Amino acid sequence: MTIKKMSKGDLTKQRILLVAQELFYKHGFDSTSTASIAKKANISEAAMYKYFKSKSKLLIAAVEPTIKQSRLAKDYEPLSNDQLVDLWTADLLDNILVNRPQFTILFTEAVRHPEISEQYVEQVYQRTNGDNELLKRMEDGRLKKQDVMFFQIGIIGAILAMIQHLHIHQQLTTFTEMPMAIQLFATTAVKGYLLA
Amino acid sequence: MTIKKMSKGDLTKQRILLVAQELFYKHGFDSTSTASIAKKANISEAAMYKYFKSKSKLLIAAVEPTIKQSRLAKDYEPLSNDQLVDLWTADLLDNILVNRPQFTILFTEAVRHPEISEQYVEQVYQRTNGDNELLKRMEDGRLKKQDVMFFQIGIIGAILAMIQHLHIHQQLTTFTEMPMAIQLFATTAVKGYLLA
DNA sequence: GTCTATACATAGATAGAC
DNA sequence: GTCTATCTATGTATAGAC
Repeated sequence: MTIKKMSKGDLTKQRILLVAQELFYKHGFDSTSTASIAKKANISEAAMYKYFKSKSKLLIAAVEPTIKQSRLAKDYEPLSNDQLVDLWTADLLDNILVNRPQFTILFTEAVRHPEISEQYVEQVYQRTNGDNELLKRMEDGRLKKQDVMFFQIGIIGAILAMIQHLHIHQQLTTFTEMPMAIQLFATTAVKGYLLA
Repeated sequence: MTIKKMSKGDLTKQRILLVAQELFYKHGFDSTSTASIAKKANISEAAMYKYFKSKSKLLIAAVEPTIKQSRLAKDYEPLSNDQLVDLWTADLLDNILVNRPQFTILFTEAVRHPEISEQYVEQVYQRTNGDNELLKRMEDGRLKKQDVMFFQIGIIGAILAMIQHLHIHQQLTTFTEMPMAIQLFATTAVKGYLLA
């Protein structure tokens, strides 16, 4: 894995992007002014517009997923249904955790800003190996047929809502692991839906 | 049930409120201008401000739930666990369906507009008879103990996300019944969490 | 109760110098 | 690559007449 050396411009661009993502995530797209982004990124608005031609382009860039493919190598085939579902859930939770800002922005802005609904679809319908193994087993009858992708939307929505709830009630600002209660919700709900 | 005759002013106020709720629901609070509300309600902005002192007051009024207590009379005690959970789910879905605009606004704006987080809490933590019966059975061991209220947040979040998804993909604008797929999600997820 | 006109602030975006 | 200064539109909210 080689990391390309970044030019000064690249670094600045990335800095702007991270700030924008954070503010869109925290305050929403419409309530975030380009001025506030520029200020927090220590750059003038004019300079910022050299990097991103419009606020909308900034939004599009901010929902680009942080890819995490460490799970891609796994072999799901030999697993039992139960194990598969467990692992699938863990993967999903992991994915949500890593891309939480992006998911949150996508889910709250996609209806109002069609520019990103394409990203929304991509992000949601992108199939992992776990998804494929689930679908295969539904085909051959080892698992009952369900709409996995639609279901995933529900789970993601549930998790984002619960995270937000924790923020409102407990002044939580960040966490790097999924709270237990959320994991419990996800695993039991998933099992109820996919198994039994 | 007597319906009080409304004065002209009351009617106007209600008209403004309904328009505001619709626009907040569709476009979000921040993207909805007071001008657009006034225009759609066929009134001048100045007149509108006689009814609601600020845009924020309008938001607070717009998330007030449409109460639906037809279910309150029911007796949950004689039901089996299975029946209780089924009915509880049906009640919840019903509640979400009736108060969908309010829930949507609450869930998307509560973090950013603390004025309404009180409403959010009230709406979410208000216990129904079904909730109480569930909690009672968890106390006496007939059901396993779970965090019902937190779970409810998850379910509501899931349902709102799925509805939104249908809007994005199918140009849906309104519906008066929950789509089957959503009902299936809710019932199986709930059973997975509360039973078994 | 309703209007027109307007105040005042801030938004997104650009011009042009360094 | 970065800045200051500025344009233009729009936002929330109010004054005051009818």
